[in-house]
Amino acid sequence: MDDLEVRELRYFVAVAEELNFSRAAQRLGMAQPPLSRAIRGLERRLAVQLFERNTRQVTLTAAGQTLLEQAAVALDVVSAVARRTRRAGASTPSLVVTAKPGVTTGLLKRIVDSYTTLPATPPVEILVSGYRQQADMVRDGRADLALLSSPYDRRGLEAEPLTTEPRVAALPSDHELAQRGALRCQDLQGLPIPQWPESSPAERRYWSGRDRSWSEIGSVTPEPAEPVSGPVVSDSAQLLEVVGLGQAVALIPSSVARCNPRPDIAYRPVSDASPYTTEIAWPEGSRAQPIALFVRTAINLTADELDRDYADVS
Amino acid sequence: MDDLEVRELRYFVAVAEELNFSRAAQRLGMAQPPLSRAIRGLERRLAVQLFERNTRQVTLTAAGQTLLEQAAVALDVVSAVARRTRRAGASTPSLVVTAKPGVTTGLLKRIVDSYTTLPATPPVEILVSGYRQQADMVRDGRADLALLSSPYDRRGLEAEPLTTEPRVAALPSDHELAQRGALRCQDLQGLPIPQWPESSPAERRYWSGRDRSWSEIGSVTPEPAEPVSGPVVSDSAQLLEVVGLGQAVALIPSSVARCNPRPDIAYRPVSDASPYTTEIAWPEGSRAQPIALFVRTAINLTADELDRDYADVS
DNA sequence: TGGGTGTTATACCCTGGAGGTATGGATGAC
DNA sequence: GTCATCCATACCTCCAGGGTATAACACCCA
Repeated sequence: MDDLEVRELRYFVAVAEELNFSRAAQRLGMAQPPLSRAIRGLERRLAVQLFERNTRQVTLTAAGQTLLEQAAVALDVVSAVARRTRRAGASTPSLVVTAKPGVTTGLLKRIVDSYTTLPATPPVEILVSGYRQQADMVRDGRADLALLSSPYDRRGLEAEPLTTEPRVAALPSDHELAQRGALRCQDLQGLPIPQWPESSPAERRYWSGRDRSWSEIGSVTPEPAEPVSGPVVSDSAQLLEVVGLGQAVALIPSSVARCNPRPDIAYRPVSDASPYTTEIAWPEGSRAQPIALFVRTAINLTADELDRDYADVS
Repeated sequence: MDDLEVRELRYFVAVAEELNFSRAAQRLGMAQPPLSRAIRGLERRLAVQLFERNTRQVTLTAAGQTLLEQAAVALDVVSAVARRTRRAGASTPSLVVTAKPGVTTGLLKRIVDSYTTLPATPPVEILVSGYRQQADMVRDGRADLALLSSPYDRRGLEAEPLTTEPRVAALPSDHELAQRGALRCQDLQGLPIPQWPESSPAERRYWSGRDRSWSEIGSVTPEPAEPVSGPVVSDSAQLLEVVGLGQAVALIPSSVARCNPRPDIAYRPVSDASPYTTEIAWPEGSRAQPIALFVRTAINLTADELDRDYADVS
């Protein structure tokens, strides 16, 4: 019927988070009575009770809880839309591509070079971003495209895989497992794994080799066998250093191993580890021509490598 | 800064689609001058020109095109939020699960049976939906969960795989390929393939066995080697009939083949066909407890089968 | 039990802005 | 040049969103 308004959603979220109309009003920079009225109007229009309230306490109903999580999504979408539009209308519109430093930068450079030779393409701005912020930057409209490696939070994004390579175990050379030719994920269980800052459970599972068939949403109980958490690292150089010192073992993409031969580290294939995949991601629903063209360029450029690596994996 | 309002987005979309303020105003049930003013206000607030307009014609700027596609996404999200909230606040809230008739119904029944025995679960409403409407129903808030098979439009959804099974070729028994033991996708090229109504390019590639490494967004040029389009079918019974009559060949999940032995059809493995996967999907960002519990139940119930089928495939 | 306090709801007012009408002014068709 | 079309401007109206004051209610504590 008649739509919700963004203002109403903002009001609702404030009240739902504070669970207190007065404080929420303060946070919104307005008086309490109009806020109460706005919420009442929202409830009447949705024909749904959002709060259970008496004069002493406010609680969310089931419908209110639904609206709270959903409104957050909607508000994020709307503000991302605004940012994208603003960027698209800038005096010198550019295509902003974000990637982490390291593995992807070489690949990214080749894609950009190939893209900019095409006719009528906007200038490309490369935004180097830290710890897996790539997805966030595309989600909230600061970037148009991201080169990132799975697993990552796919919400609000669409993506295509670009490159796939097997992962290998990086072990201290004097580690007992370094004696063996090939390993399985299970061999690594219980060993300390380097931790990335602010990593999600899904990421920890991936980097510890326990990511086959595990769900994010379903895990109401904490999953068993949390891996031993090793030292926190923030880039691959630091990671290798930690491994070399014997403080951890790690599952790393084979290209990183190839490019970093070290006497203190042994690399061993892990037959059942899920591969390392680099993807290109863009905002959900975006079919803008410069973005589509960049994606196509990236896919064309990596198609043959992808096939070759598929062969490696299987 | 200050957010966009839903009303403004609706106004903008109307004008952008009509490219005519008067007609757009008419469509919106309002007069033209306030609409012009609203758009001006929007442009000023975004500090972006959305339309190139003289008194005779209106055209979208690049920023306007961006906003048009993005606003459509945002409006869909907002109205889906409203519907979900309304449903969550219904007098007898139920969990609405949608699936297509056929393969999934047996699986769905087992999941529902297992779910309803759990304590404090809402009643489950099963919504049988037609041609791949499952994703749409979850996207727009009419359903909480969907059992569906990839490929499908993942926008606005999160999903987990449940079951995987290899696909086999269904051939008329007297077809020359039926003489051979095993096939490859390439053997099927050029043969007529049954078409589902309103199928997307990605779906057509999947069902014709050409879905490895092809992008939706990047295909600015029509992809080569469009498969010969066969008769239009709307369910698997019809599909088998068409194959039996020699009008087409099809790539179908092995379970369908197992359950439908027919003298007029030969089933042959296709070694490089991507597998048939059934997934469970829920609205992006939803972590509501009944939904999460259902997903977990589904995953637990299919975990062993999944593992077994993984072994089959590799 | 009665006052104090924090909190929401009600009553009432006020103002800004959304929307309407009338009309101007530009542009292309003929 | 004239006419039709369509966006912009000017000006008016009115209501909804917001403010202030205060009542009503629930809980705490003496």
